[in-house]
Parts: sequence; structure tokens; C-alpha cells
Amino acid sequence: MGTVTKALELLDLFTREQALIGLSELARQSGMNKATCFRMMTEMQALGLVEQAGASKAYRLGPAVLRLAALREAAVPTRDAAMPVVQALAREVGETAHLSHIVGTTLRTLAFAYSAAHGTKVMMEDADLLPFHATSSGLAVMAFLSDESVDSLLSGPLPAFTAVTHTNPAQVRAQLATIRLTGWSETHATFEADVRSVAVPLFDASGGCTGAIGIAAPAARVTPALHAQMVTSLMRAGAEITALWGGRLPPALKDAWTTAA
Amino acid sequence: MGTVTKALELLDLFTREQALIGLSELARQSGMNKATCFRMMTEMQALGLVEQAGASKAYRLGPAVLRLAALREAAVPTRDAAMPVVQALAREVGETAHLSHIVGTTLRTLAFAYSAAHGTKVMMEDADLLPFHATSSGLAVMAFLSDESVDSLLSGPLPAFTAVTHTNPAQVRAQLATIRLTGWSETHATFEADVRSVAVPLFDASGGCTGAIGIAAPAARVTPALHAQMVTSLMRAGAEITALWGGRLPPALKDAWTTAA
DNA sequence: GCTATTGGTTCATTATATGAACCGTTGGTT
DNA sequence: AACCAACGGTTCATATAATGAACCAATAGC
Repeated sequence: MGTVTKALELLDLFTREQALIGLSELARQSGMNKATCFRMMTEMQALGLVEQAGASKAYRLGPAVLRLAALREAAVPTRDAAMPVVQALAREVGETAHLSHIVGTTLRTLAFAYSAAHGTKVMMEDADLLPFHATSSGLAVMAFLSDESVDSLLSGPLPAFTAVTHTNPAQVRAQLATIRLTGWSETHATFEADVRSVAVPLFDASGGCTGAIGIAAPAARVTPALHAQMVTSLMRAGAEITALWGGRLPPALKDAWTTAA
Repeated sequence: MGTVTKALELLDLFTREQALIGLSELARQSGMNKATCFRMMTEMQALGLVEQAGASKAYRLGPAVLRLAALREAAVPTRDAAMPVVQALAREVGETAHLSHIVGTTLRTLAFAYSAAHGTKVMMEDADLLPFHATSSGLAVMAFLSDESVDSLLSGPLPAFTAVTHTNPAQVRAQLATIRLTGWSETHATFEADVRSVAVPLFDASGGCTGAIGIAAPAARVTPALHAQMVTSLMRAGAEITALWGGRLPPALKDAWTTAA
């Protein structure tokens, strides 16, 4: 494996829950030698990619990543463009809205917005990495990827997050055809217990599906009426963001969404 | 030099004006071998740090940087926290406002906001890297760094951007004492012709000065009244952002700002 | 059809990354 | 106080990964 890859895998260990990581912990979690970690972190620190937080010697992400992200957003508006739509969606439906996009071969959280409508809501801080087979967003994206991509995504073992997670690739694949027809996906507690969520795919200027937007709600609160609203609101939001990203909906999907509305 | 550093230097070539860079160009500008560039870019592409834009084979920054920036902002709110203040400042003064922060040993643009008050305004898109010796923000920051830091920042050759840029370290250093007394810095066309700008330093939870906020206006428009308003508005904005960043103003600066107001 | 440039590839050479063992320090336990 | 374990950081012989000159195939300009 290349050295650069190893260094960036180190960066990938940082999450919202684990914003501060010490040297030994870094070595343990990455499986790399402590000395190796140290040299890499020192190097990345010199470049501002990571920094050592105040008194503690633990590392956290540094200011240099902000510059890179600002440049990316200037070149390809993704997050900033979609953010208002995500917020409006959460407000409109009264539940947690959630935007994700493909990074490499993973689906990652890009943004989320809470609603103030209820005291209880589905929290999203912890969901950095979204498993394709167990989330509505993952299913929505997979339904619009090539067969080969789906094959490779489902080739590894599919971990069970709850008792009802589909861990059989065939079970997962069976849902995709339906999603292609209806234009939206759905999961019942397959990732987190007591959570129902609905999602639709998003497309960018490349022509491919590169993300998804979804809504997650406590299962008990999802009445048929709310469910229907989630679907229609998502279709509108999905069309909006796809337009903002310079993408175009596949004709079949466009039909499904317009006839549903 | 470490391999990781080289790879990240490659990333540093991307700017707002140069968002798309081809392989050969990358090799030329970095001074590295084309094969080396190729391997590094391939590796970084696999991680989503860069991607190849659509039809062209040229590279641009990838979606992975957004994730890192989102995590950084979640851990240490910097840009998102300060952004509203920057926008309010631009609106209030009617000129371009500009936020910068230290990354490694450089001062980089973090955000900026334009005012709609005038047809002409100072554009900021191109100012990614701010020279310490030739910008008001750079001077403001240097005035509150340690002597050793200032020494190393002024040790290299100081390029002249206009006919009036101070290229003598002594000239530059002479201004710092005044800035420490008044609490704000000023430049007249030392970076861009016909531009006058004023800036104040910003402090974060580390206790040190880690950035600056400034206003840039066409020189012809800077009346004594506008100049006075720039200074007072900046002091307020500087205090606000420093508070948002969890920092505290040095007592001397706090005095200077409060007696001025 | 010539030339120059592009992105990408190869493989012997060499420089760089690696990791077991080692410090000195810190913080908790007995 | 004595002990122990874990911490961040350092060393140096070894081994692995990076390197770069030369080479493709493809494209664009003339």
C-alpha cells in the first residue's frame, strides 16, 4: 500500500464522536506502527492538515482542510448549494433530513438538518459512514448504479446493525428493482432500531447517481399521511438538488416522480 | 522530504483560478517527476481527495475534502461561526470584508463577503495566499505573534507586489509597534494598486493570534469618515469573532479597542 | 505526414518508510 | 514512596516503497 494512502487512512479515523485522537490510539486503530503514525502525523501537522489540540497532545483535524473544502466548493458547489434545500425539507416535514454523497466506494454524510417540531428526533451526528445495504440512502443510490458497482458493493460481508438488517445480498438486491420503479427507497430499523427512513437518489453533472437525500423519523410517528408527505417532499427536494448540481434525472425516474406528484 | 508532504504539496497547487490541473502541468508546477505525480494522484483519487473532471482528464479536488472540513468545523467551529459576522461587516461598511487565518506558516483566505453598496468593489477571489508583509491582515497578525515567529516570517526575501510594497524587513517591523498600540493595521496599495485596507487581529482558544479580519476598499472611496467607520466596525467584528472562537483579547488590545469606541 | 503535447506505463535503481526496542514523563494503585 | 502501565516521542538497522528516464498510444496543430 502506498504511503499516502496510509496517511490519509489515518485522517479517516477522525469522526464526530472521535474528534481528538492520541498517538497510541491512532496506531492501535490503524494497525500501523506507532513510529510510522508519529512521522506521518508530524508531516501532516507541518502542513496544517492536523494539529495538536492545546494542552493535550492529542491530534485533531487542522485548518488546512478548510481551505481545500472552500476550493472544492468554489469549483463544484455541492454542500453549500444543497444545504438550504436540506434545511427546508426538515422544516417542511418536521423530521430529520439528511444528505449523503459517494466518496470513493463509500457513502458518507455531507450534511443534515433537524426539525424543531418534536422533542424527540433522529440524531445524525454519529452516522458518518452509511452502509449501502442497511440505509434508505444507500439503497436509493445503489438502485441507480451500474450492476458491476452494486456487485462489488455487495461482495463483502454485510454486517447486521439490528435484528432485522438484511445481510443476504439477494435480499438487498431484490429491493432495487422496486426502488427503480417507485423512485424512492425505504428502510425499517435496519440501521438503527425504531427508525424508519425514506430516501431518493441525487444526480450530478457527471450523469451518474452520486448521492441521496433522506428523511429519518421515529417509527412510531410515521403515520400513512406522514409517510406520503415524506415521499412527495423528497421527490421535490431530490429534483431541486439534482438541478443545483447540474445533473439530470433519468427519464424513468422523472416520470415516476412527476406522475406521483 | 516525506512522500506525504509531496502529495499534499500537489494538493496545494489547486487554487480558485486553477481549479483544474492536468497531469503534465501538475508535474511541471511541482517540479516532480510525471510518474511520481501520476501515482500520487491515482492514490489520492482512490480516496476521493481528488477526482478527474468529467470528459477531461484533468484533476480537481474531490468530495473527500468536504467530509474532513465538516468534521473540523464540528470540532472547532471557525468558518461557520465567523461567516455571519463577515457578511454583516461587509453590509455595514459597504465594502469587501475578508477573513483569513494561519495555516502552518502561511496566512490564507478563509472567507470573504462583498457589499452590494457600490458597483465597483475589491475582488477577493484571487487572494488565496496573503503575504504577511504586504497586507493589512498580515501586519495585524504579525503584530501579535512572538518575535521569533516574526523573524522567521520576515527572513526570506519580501517580494514587491506594487511600486510601494515595503520590501525591507525593518520597514515592515517598524509598523508593528504602532499596530500593537492602536489595535489595527493599514496598508495603502502595497498588495494591489488602488486598494486601501484596514485589518484587526483575531484570537482563538489557544490564546494566540490565529487570524485577522479586514476591509478592503478602492483608495479613492476611502474618506476620513469611511476610514473611521472601518476601524470601529472592525474592532467590534474582531471582538465578536474572537469570542466565537473561544479566544480572549490581550488586555492591551482590549483597552485600545474599548477606549477607541 | 510530420511534430509536439497529452495521459499513462515500465522497471532497474535508490532513497525512503518501517518497526522493535528504547527513552523520559505522567497518572493512577497499592 | 515505590510501583506499574500507558503515554508521546526517538533511534537505527532493515526492508519496502518511491523514483525517474525512457517508452507507449492517442490527440491536436500545421
